[in-house]
Amino acid sequence: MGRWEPNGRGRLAQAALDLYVERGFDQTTVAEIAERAGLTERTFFRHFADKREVLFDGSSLLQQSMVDAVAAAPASASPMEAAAAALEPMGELFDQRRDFARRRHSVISVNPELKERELIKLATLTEAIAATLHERGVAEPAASLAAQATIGVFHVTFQRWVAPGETRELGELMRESLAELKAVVR
Amino acid sequence: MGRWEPNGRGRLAQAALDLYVERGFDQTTVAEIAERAGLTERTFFRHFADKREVLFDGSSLLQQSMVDAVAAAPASASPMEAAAAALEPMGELFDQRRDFARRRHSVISVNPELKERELIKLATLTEAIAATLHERGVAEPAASLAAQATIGVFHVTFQRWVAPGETRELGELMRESLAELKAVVR
DNA sequence: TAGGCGAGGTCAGCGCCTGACATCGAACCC
DNA sequence: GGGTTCGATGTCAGGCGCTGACCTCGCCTA
Repeated sequence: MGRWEPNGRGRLAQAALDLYVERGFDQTTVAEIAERAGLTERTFFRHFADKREVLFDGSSLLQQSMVDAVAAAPASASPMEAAAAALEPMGELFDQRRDFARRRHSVISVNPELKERELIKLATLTEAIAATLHERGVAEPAASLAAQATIGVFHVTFQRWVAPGETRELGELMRESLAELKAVVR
Repeated sequence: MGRWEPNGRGRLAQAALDLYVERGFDQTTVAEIAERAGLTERTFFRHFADKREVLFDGSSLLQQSMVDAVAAAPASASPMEAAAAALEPMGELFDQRRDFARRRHSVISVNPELKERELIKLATLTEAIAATLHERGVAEPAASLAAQATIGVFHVTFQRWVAPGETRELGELMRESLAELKAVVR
């Protein structure tokens, strides 16, 4: 058999990213995305909640991987150590897709609406980690604060990782930022 | 002269909040807001960028007050101390408007789109504080991390302050959360 | 082979938001 | 006073995002 044939959802996501990169998010209509994918506008909205969501398809996978890591941290770990365990699988998850991440980032970073969506994804991540810390017996507000600090590190570090010219791997950058945070907060 | 007559902008903001509380954000159309304010839909959009923005009219004032506080921190303050100075004027700014804040919060907290907008306001705040820290000679990533931690504390604490039953003042809660953060990170 | 089911198409319509142009009253200038 | 400018608002037309309701078609399975 030949090359893999992407399904409707995959074609839509691909077409959307391509068009957003080519001519900008605002200058792209959903009808155009659907047309390039060989489908109709209505079908786009059956797969994605809105025009922005198509750029955030991987977020549930990311969340699952973070939550699993926190849950799997040794029982002896402090709340902050457990939360920070979420950062360990990040290299695994992202290092192979750096150019995809960069294309995606180039679209999001110039559009306030897309930044909003990104931020709420990060907030959801934060809540998920806080909830996992609760299950480990961590009380409030320690759980929320540790989760917040962890996702703060993730966000800042991800930005550095997609920046042009940066070649270090994500895991290394994560460990570096985390050390910085500990040094700064006192 | 009689009671103060609110201008168009003020009437629109008031009508919007009232309607959002009465029947929910999604169930309110901009045309209805305008009608209650005695104006037209077009005029609403001349005053506010979109249907959500009307709930965030005070954000530039908040940002200014935080930035000023950071800039005014003593030169001897550490980066985190300087950033955390942004939290001190919060009681001044909010304690007199707690019921307004609660009404507003009751609308935002049940609507993802509105949470998105709130989050980007917080992110803008974070950047403004980081920039102010830069002017104080703080380098990256320390400035971003300190700003992030500070706004994280602000957000978590504000949520507690508007929670039903909470009677303590904002300043007190802020100091408490900040102490927690220091204890938790490390 | 009939029926279920999942992916997709078609159509109609609401509501958000914008550009272009018109109106009107207050302030300002001569 | 009369003209002028200017800011706030109204009117109109229209694009686009998004949704509900209903239909088609191919595939799987009892």
